Amino acid sequence: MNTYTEENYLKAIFKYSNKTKEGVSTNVIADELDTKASSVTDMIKKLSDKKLVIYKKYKGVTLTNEGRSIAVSVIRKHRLWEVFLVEKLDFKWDEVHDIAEQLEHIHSEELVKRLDTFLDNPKYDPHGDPIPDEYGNLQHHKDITLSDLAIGKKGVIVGVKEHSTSYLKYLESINLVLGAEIKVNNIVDFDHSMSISIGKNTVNISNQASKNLIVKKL
Amino acid sequence: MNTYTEENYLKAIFKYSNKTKEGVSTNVIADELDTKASSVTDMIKKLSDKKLVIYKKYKGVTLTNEGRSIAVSVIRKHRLWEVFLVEKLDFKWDEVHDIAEQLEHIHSEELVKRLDTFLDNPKYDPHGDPIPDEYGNLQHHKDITLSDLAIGKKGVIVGVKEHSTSYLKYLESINLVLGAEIKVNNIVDFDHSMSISIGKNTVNISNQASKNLIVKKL
DNA sequence: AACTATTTTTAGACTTGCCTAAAAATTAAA
DNA sequence: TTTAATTTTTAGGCAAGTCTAAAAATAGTT
Repeated sequence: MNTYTEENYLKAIFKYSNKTKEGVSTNVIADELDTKASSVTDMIKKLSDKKLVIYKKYKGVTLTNEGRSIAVSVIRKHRLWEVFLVEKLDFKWDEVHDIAEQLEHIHSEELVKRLDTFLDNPKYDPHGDPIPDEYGNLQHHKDITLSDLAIGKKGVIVGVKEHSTSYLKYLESINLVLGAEIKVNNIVDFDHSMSISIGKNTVNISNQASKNLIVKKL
Repeated sequence: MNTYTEENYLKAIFKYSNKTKEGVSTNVIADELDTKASSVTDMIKKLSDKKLVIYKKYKGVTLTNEGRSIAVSVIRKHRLWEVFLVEKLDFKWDEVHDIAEQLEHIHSEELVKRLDTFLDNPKYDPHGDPIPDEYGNLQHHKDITLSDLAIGKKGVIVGVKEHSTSYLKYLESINLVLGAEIKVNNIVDFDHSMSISIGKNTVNISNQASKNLIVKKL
């Protein structure tokens, strides 16, 4: 059984593990977890002793299969609980993160299995992030963002890459929610801001905003 | 914000706080929490500093209003989550304790409020224990147990005083579940074991079993 | 290739919650 | 009411997870 803290470290390492074999640096982890690099070094040694990560001094850290498996299971729980909070308890998509951050550490395989069933085996969480299946398989979105669409092209919003409350509230206020169909009317050369149509409405959004919206081309 | 551990101490103190003003002894708390009296003394000092308990050396400990309020809110969460697990996720009444023990420490007032609504404001948990309302009001069962019923009397099972898996499984196996109507056929003078009717069936149960069943007289 | 800047690790220390062993206070008994 | 038994507290220590400051390693620059 791993502690709350260990699970958060594994999740952070997973988040910054890219396909290339490069280890995740202690500074990156420290930044993600709001702690200090020296604390990260300590914890990594402990995780290494437990064979959850592979660690070579000054070379960063990578997850073992077991470490990855734990990280993914925590992510699975986080996302399932988010679905529960939004679908069953009527929370808004910008309100669920902190609560799910706690719920993801509840230990009970049976609970997760039953929750998944209760929620009808959802494939995506309220932000469009894919929910790993019970075997730890996790498929990623193709990474096309609204900012990649050319003038005249249409798409559907399928996810967000940034989860801050202010961003999510903003998106909701202009009806840029999951499933919304949009069309790119114009792109300003200077700052890459866009004019887009959402249903009958037209809005202008910055590049920063469009870069963080994952779309499927239509 | 209080830690997981602090909340468990408050819950334990609440459990053994009786109406009389006597403080709860450190040994009783140590026993309840599976720890040592010396550890309890340490924690009690900390809770006392935080004004959650009143502590006089060698005289035991009592909850302040605030300490009681936190204890009751943890109990409220525990019991609401038990209802969720049984009613929504189809867990058996003997399977929910350990999971609720974790869920009770999730911090979010809004979550509790919405969970309560989602569950239709239940008044009792799956073991018949009353659920405190959101203001911390908690009414106890009148403490009549099956062992108090005389020969020929009828009653309804409304709760259990012992939550062990083996006891709960046993009760279920003989259909002694919440809401079951029973009648006392006979009581053996020697060991106070009882013959009782449940629907069309007749079973014999020990005094130890009947002492832990809370009934309402019919 | 040598110096500088940056990153990472080590060393030592703090807090929380726990322990054991011993001392002190309380309670019970003769 | 003095002694004996029990309960409770104190003292000192340990592991987890964190910190700061300093040392070591790596990376970048000229």
